[in-house]
Amino acid sequence: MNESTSTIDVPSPEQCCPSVLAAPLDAAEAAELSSGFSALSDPVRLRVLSILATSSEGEVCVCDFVGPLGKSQPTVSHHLKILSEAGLVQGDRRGKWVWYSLNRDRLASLRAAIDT
Amino acid sequence: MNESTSTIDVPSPEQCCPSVLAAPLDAAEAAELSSGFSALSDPVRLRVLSILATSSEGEVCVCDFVGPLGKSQPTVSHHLKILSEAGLVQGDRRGKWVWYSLNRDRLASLRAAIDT
DNA sequence: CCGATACATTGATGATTGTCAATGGATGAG
DNA sequence: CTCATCCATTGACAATCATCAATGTATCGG
Repeated sequence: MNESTSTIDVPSPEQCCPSVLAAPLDAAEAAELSSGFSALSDPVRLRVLSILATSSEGEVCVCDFVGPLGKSQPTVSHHLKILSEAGLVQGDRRGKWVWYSLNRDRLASLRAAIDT
Repeated sequence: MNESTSTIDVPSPEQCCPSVLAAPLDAAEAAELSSGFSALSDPVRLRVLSILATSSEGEVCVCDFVGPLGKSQPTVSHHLKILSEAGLVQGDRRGKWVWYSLNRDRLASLRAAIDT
C-alpha cells in the first residue's frame, strides 16, 4: 500500500440522486446507476432512443422500429423491454399496436449523474 | 407494417459528435457511443470514476483503489484498462506506481450525447 | 545482483447478453 | 367464431464479461 496518499475525502453526502462525480459512490448507488448506463450500452438501444427522440409525433410503434433497425421483431421487443425496465421508454397499447415514447426525465437523470 | 405513421424525419445532419437525440443514429455512430456507455455500465468502474473525481489530488494510484473497491488487484487493473481504452481515464507511471486521473472532457462528450 | 513491491497479463470459470426461430396472447376484421 | 396481424415470451446458442489465482514485468532499495 502506498502511504503518500491516504484517504479519500468525502464531500457533501446528501443529495436527491446519486452522482458519480460529487461524492464516492457506495456499492448500492453504483449498482443503481450502472444498470441505467447498461441500458445505453447497446447500439440497437441507442438507435431506438434516437428514433424516438427525432420522430415527429414523439411516438413510434414497434413495427416501425423493425425495418430501420434491421433486427428481428423479437429482438426489437427484447430491447424495448430493457429500455422500459430502465425507465427510459414507456409503451402504450392502442388496439393492435403498442406505441413507445421517450422518457426524457429519466435520460436527464442519467446525464446529471455524470455532470461536473 | 403500420401505415398511419410513415418515415422518420431527419433534422440537421452535420455536427461534431454523434448525439442520440438530435438525429437518427446510423449503426456506426451508435456503436461508437455504445462502447462509451459500456464503460459506464459496471458498478466497479463507476466507483473508480467517483473515487477519482473526489480525490483531493485529482490522482489515485492503483493500490489505493483495491481496498475501497473490495476487489482483487487484477480485477481493478482490468477495470482501469477498460476505462483507459474508453478514454475516460489515463495512467501515469511514476516509479513503481501508476497514478490514474479522470478525463473530464471525455465524460462530458458522453453527457452531451444524451443532452436534449 | 537480489529480493521486495506495484502493476499488468494470462488462463480458467461461471454469469450475463444479443440474437433469432418458434410459439403464445391479444386485438380487430369479416 | 375464424383468421390475420401486432407484439411479447420462450428456448437455444454463441459471444462477451467479471472475477480471481497464478504468473510475468518493471522498478526500487540494498
